[in-house]
Amino acid sequence: MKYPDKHRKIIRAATKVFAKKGFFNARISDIAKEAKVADGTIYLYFNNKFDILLSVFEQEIGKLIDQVTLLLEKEDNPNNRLEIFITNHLEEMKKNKYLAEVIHIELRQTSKLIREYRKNKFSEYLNIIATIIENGQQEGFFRQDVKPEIAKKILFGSLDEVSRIWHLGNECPATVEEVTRQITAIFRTGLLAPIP
Amino acid sequence: MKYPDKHRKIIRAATKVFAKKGFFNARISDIAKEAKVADGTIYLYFNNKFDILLSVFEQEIGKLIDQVTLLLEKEDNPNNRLEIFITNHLEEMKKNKYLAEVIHIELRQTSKLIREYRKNKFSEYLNIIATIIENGQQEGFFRQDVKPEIAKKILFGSLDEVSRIWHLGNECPATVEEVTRQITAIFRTGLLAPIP
Amino acid sequence: MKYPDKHRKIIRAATKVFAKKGFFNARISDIAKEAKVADGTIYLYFNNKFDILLSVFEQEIGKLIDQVTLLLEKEDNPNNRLEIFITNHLEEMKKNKYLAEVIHIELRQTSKLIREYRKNKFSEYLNIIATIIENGQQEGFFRQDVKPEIAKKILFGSLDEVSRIWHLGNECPATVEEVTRQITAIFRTGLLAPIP
Amino acid sequence: MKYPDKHRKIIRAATKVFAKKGFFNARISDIAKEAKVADGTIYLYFNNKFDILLSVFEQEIGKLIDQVTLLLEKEDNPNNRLEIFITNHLEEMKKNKYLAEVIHIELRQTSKLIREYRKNKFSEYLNIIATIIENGQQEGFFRQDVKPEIAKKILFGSLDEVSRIWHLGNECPATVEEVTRQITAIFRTGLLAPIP
DNA sequence: GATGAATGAGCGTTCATTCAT
DNA sequence: GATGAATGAACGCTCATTCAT
Repeated sequence: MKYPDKHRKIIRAATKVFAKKGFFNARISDIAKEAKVADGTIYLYFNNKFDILLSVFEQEIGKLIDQVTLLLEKEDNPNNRLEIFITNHLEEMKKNKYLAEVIHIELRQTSKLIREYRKNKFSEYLNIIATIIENGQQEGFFRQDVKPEIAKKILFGSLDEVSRIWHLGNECPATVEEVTRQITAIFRTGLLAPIP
Repeated sequence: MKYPDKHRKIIRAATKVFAKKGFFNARISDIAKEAKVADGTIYLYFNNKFDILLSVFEQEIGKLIDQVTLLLEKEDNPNNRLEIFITNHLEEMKKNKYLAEVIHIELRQTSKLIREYRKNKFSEYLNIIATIIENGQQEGFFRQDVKPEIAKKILFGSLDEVSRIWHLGNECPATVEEVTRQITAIFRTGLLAPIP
Repeated sequence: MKYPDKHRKIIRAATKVFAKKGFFNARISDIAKEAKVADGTIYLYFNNKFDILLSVFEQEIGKLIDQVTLLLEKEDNPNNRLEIFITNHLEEMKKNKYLAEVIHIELRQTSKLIREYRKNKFSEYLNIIATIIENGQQEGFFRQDVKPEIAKKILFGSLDEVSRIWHLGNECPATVEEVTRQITAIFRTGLLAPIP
Repeated sequence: MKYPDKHRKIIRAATKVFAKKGFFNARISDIAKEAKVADGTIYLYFNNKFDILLSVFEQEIGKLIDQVTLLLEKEDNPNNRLEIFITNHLEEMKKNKYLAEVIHIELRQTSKLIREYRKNKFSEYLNIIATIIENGQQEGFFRQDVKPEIAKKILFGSLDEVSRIWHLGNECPATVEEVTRQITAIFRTGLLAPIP
């Protein structure tokens, strides 16, 4: 792997192609063309097609982790931290159409394979949510009866499902702020109407 | 198409095979073998492979709809109705391993195709959530600032992600009750600790 | 084969379908539908698909033989007999679009199989030409150096190729008379201009 | 498509296989094996099976055109030109068994498709005959009442039918010279016995 | 005899992967 | 390292034929 530059180019191309066509419908030659590289070159940098998918995730989720970690460093309040996570995720999904699609579709498609990998980037990303909640509980902000291990999935599932809004074309053109507000509201104070 | 029985057999087999292998890795011959039917027979009942997938969904989601609709008929309180929906979904997912997998994986995998179908069973299923929330709002149980169209996705996303728990083998063996409690709690009253 | 009526119906349907689609592109179910008969019924009257084709030929060529034989009975002059053969063939081809197509396309398509059958109807048909020529030679009308065995093919080839004119749609709309005149002229007196 | 050599190899193999089995009975894998090439390789040079057939024609008929054109250049006399065309066609058919079969069988088999192509090589080949006749008429050698457009078909039909002689195995072993003499005689001076 | 649902062998085509240049 | 032509296993789908009713 002499040229990390080429590795990056392929990852970028693959992200785009996977997003557009889905993993199974994407052809290696599509990725090669997009990356302006020969088909065979891809195999100098990746073992096989699935390996590319894996790398795309690690890479892209890695970026998400770095980004949100940076943002969270400056904030102590668990409530705010939760909102930061939510906002950042949704903003990134809206901004990076390709990444969003890849997470939406591919994460599920090959979930059995990907998710069974212990200690992968995706788990790491989810664990940021768990940590926020744990801290919030320790500091007395969040209810003690919520299990961070379950709650992290509940929140991620919501975010992932909801971020489709921007990629199915004809749906309601909700803003990131609007969706963030909704999801933050529900997770923070729930659906119940305030007692008057 | 004289024998609806055979149609059912194929659907059932397909559900199982899709769940086990995913849509793209599933072979028509796998489904045929599972259904104890010749490959060609499948094409007497379905137009093509994708048509099978579509039918599996319509069928299985249809069952979910019928079931939860029946349960909801007896209950008026929006709070309880929400809990019923959540419990039923999770229970079914835990019970019907194949259905759960098919929804998890396949719904996403081919989401672009499936979800763009207007007025499909899946939308119908989601709209049950929206209706519960709307009614709850009208009756003053739920906050007015929540948008049912967004909230239905938030909830479904949570349910779907969380119901993986039972199908990835090595995860924590949470009970349906436990998970229902968590998700109901969060959606009903949010994460915030009660003011003492 | 209790009902020769059904046998005929199938032959007729097959002629039509083979003409429209060609032997290999024709499906048994097409023929069955055209004959208003169940697929399986066809196998009560024919051994297999190829057997149907064979029967169509024998039948249709048989009709041609009977017809032209009848016409030739009334005429002794070899010149006129030749013209009768030519005219009759071309007229039939123009009239019976399906038969023409079947002879054009199918005779060739499966020629190896069909033509190797000794003593078949097709040979019989060609031999009518040979006989006309032989008689003409015996009676001193036709040149002695022409070999009837070769000449019969030369004439049939001409007739067959030329009768496409009416079935390719956009070609010159020559009349049967015109084409008969041309072909008769060439075969009778050749291309050479008369010495002035 | 770096290697035109491979393109040629496949064409040659296809000619052979089509000749032996007919278009519909020929398998891509047969052609591949004959060409000593992988199945998939064929699709690097051709779009599909039918495209191979088309290419075989264009190629082979093209060769015929070039060859006979060259021969005709040296000759002005329409009578001789006609004989040259006839002889050349028959000689080539006798020499190139595969080409002959492909023209015999395949040209007809898929005639609807192939012949509807305007301005194809086959038309070009037929038009050489028409031109010979037209010139002959202008120079006063050939009768004026013959229509070149029809006559070209009459002659080609004869040639094509007659050239079967060498490929059905058990027929009379006529020489090219013999057949050429017969066909030339008939077309030049007709069947009529010379007036004594 | 008639039916048509069922069968399953068979084929055109695709595409991840390899390897000679 | 880079290339891209070549490979060939794999699969969705068709359709002639069979056979239980």
